[in-house]
Order: sequence, then C-alpha cells, then structure tokens
Amino acid sequence: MIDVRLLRNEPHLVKAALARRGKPELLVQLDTAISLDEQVRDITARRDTIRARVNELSKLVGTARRNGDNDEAEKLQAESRSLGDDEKSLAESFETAQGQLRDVMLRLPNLPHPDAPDGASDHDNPLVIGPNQMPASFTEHQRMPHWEIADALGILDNERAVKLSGAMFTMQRGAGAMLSRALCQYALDMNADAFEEIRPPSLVTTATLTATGQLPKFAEDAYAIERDDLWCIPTAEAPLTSMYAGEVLDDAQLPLRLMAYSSCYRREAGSAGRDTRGMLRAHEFDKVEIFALSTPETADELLIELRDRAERLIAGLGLPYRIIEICTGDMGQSHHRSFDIEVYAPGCDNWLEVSSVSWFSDYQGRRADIRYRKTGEKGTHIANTLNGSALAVPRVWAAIMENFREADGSVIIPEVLRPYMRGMDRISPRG
RNA sequence: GGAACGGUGGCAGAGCGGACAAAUGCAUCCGCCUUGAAAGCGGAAGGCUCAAAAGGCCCGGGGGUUCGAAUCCCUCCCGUUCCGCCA
Repeated sequence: MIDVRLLRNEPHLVKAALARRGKPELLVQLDTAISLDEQVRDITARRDTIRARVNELSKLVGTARRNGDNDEAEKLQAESRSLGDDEKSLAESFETAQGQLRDVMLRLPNLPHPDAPDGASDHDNPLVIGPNQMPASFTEHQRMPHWEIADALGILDNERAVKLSGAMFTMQRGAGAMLSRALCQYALDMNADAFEEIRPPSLVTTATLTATGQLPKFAEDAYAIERDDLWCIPTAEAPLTSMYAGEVLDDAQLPLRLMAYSSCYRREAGSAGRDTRGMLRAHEFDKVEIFALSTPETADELLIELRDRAERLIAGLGLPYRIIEICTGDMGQSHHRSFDIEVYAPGCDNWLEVSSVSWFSDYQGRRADIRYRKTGEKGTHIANTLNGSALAVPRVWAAIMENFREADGSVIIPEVLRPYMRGMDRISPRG
C-alpha cells in the first residue's frame, strides 16, 4: 500500500510516479483515493469533537454523582445521550468511507523506483547482464523440446499427472524426480551461509495473502480452500513476508534474511492454453525463495545481493542466461524495482524466466504492518521487503534437459548437482 | 469435535464499571556515582491518527448494555491444559 500521507501531502509526486506505469485508469483511482481521504478526515474531525464532549460530560456525571448532586447528573446525562445519536451516525459514515478508501488503496500498485527503466511492455525491458555462458552454436540434438527428451528418458509422466489432477499438472519420476529435489537442495545449500531456512505452511489466511498483494486484486489466480477460509500459497514469499506481520523489530535485527523451499500453487487463470506441454507452466511447482526484511537504507544493496545469489545458482549450473530489468509498464503490482533472470532453452528456442528478484519498498511492509524501531529513537518505521526466486525448479529442469542433451539421447547432470543425485552424472534412456 | 482456563505496553504481569493509557518487574534511554563498567540511586519513556497544539482511537476482533467499559453481556478468532480422533 502506498503511504496515504504521501498521497495527501505530495499528490503530484505520486501521480507522476504512477503515471510511469502507463495505465491511465490508475490516475482515476488515485483521484478517488484522494477525495475519499478528504472525506474520511472531515468526518473524523466532526466525530472526534462530539466524542470529546461526551467524554467530558461523562466525567462531570461521575463528579456530580459523587457529590450527591443528582439533578445535575441527570441533566448532563440527557445532554450526553442526545449527542450519542450524532456520534453514531458519524461513526457509521466514517466506517463506510474508511472501508472504501482502504479498498481503493489496496488495489493501487506500488510506485516504481526512480531508476526503474521506463517502458510500455516486456519488449522494453533492458538487458542488464549477458547473455553469459552462451555457446557459439547449438547442435541438432539440443533442438528437441524437453518434454520429448524427458519422455524418451521415462522421467516425466504428465499423462498420469493429468489423470490424477487434471490439465497443467506435472509429475516427474525416477531420475527426473530426483533432479527436482536436487535443484532445491542445491539452492538451499548455496544460500545457507546467510539465510535462515524456513519450512512454512502451504495454506495461509486471507490476511497473509493480502499483505503481499495477491489479494484482493488477484483472487482469481490463487487456489482457495473456501470451507476453511484458507488459500494455497502461490509462492513462499507470502508466508515469509507475513512471518513478522504486526511486530515491531529492533533495527539491530535487520536485515533479516530467510529462505524457504515450498510447493507453489497457481490457477494460471489468465494463461489457459499457453505452454500446456512439458514443464513450463503448471498449477503446482517447487521453488526455493530467498527473502529479506530491511531498512530502506540497505534495501538497494540487498536487491543486488539477492540478484547476485540467484545469478550464481544459474551460472553454477552452466546454463546460458541473461538478466533483464523490468520496465515500469511491465512491473508487478507490488514491485518497486525488479529483475528477471532468463535461461535459454534451445529445444523450445526460447528464453525462459527462471527467477524474479524484486524490491517492494514499504508497500508490503505497510500492508503487513511490519515495523522496526531505531535504537534510541522514539517511534517506529515501516520495514522494506525484498524477495527473489533463488531457483524455480520446472523451467531450470527443462533447460537442463535441452542444453545438456547428448547425441545418444542422454542428458548430462551438471556437476554441482551430482552430490544430490547419488553421484549420477547422466540420465540415460532406460533399457 | 467436547470441556476448563486464558488473551492487557518491547517482554512478563496487576487491574475486573468513573480519578486507567493503565500498577509493578525486566528490557530501553538520560543523569549521578565510578579510571571504565556492573550494582546502586534519581529521572525519562507506549502505539496510531492530525502539519501541529488541542482532541480522538488502541487492553485479541466484532457487536451490545451504560451518561461512562480493559472491567458487564453476546459472538467470533487465537492460545494453554484435559478428553476424543488421527499421520
């Protein structure tokens, strides 16, 4: 959520920043928010004046009763009662206006960072790093899509996954299943030097999913367990971000670094029919997420740290990759500044987004009410949040298939994964 | 799922219709003492809202009773313990 005070005091700044996202309807919403805020403050002022008088009268009633002056007390009580109705109706208008304001504010996206590149769509995302580790050319046997490679190796059984759960569910078996698990283990081990490992719940409350920005606007994209009012997490970002919701931390505890392996659940409501084959888009997938909670002062360094860590994982696997920065027109709702790591998959002949690393400024921190206190200072500040996929399994899995396929149809396992693969150095066709 | 007991400031914990934003302890900050520190002594200090003062709001959430609610009533949520069920 954007700071209402900023909206109030510097509306032109907020307008200018949001305009960079290139969506005119946002500016209309912004005006609605501004006028609702004015309403709320006007009602508050009038309500509080009445409340002050009621409080004052109540004290006088107490005094009068104690002094045995019952006539005076009756008189004061009558006055107080008559104010009660006005107070009640003002309180109701306040609730209404406040609720409307909150709803608009929750749906407004974050302001882009001043250094975030301008642009209208993903075509305008500038290249920041790479392409690195790109071979001069690809051989013919690398030009096979991973689902065909995996099928030939007997390590992907999406037909049966569909039988179990329906379209867009995947199932790996044998060395394929082991490879998924190895990728997670690798990602966790490579970040264990600075990140505390968390195994969070996969089902979370509405409040938790609202804090990160998935709700209320993107309810269609998430799986809901309606009977129990719970949601399946689309990413471990949700539980990690809300771990400290409603708490006040000491600044000495910051930055706080957490990482988590989890399954992620996405309805993919807007992309039915896209990437239906193989592993590129599924309703359920595994991911290792890295997360940091910080002061605004250190957030920009942390963003680069998280990005470097994600890059190091991909580089370590020997895959061809590049890093792009997300432009204002392509940025996610909660993002302040954001980078994507893409891996080239020769079989699909596509750059696959395998990691997204973002800084949310205080947008999520305000929604989650995560605050910190500076040592020796009065008052509290809203914490900044950052996160990134350290490693999203399916697309990396697919890229390994397509990049490391040999002429004989076998796939070489990257060296860094072999310790997690019981020493296996390649996946060969069965029999 | 059933029963009992709970939910109060950063933490622990009193208060159980009016003088309560709320005792006390720990932690924090500032003095004094000390070469320095600890201990001791004295003092300061909750959060949110408002440009600020005044004012208002906050004792798990919501609703009610009352002139007045942390305190009484209803309801929901959460926790602990016991029982039931169960990887």
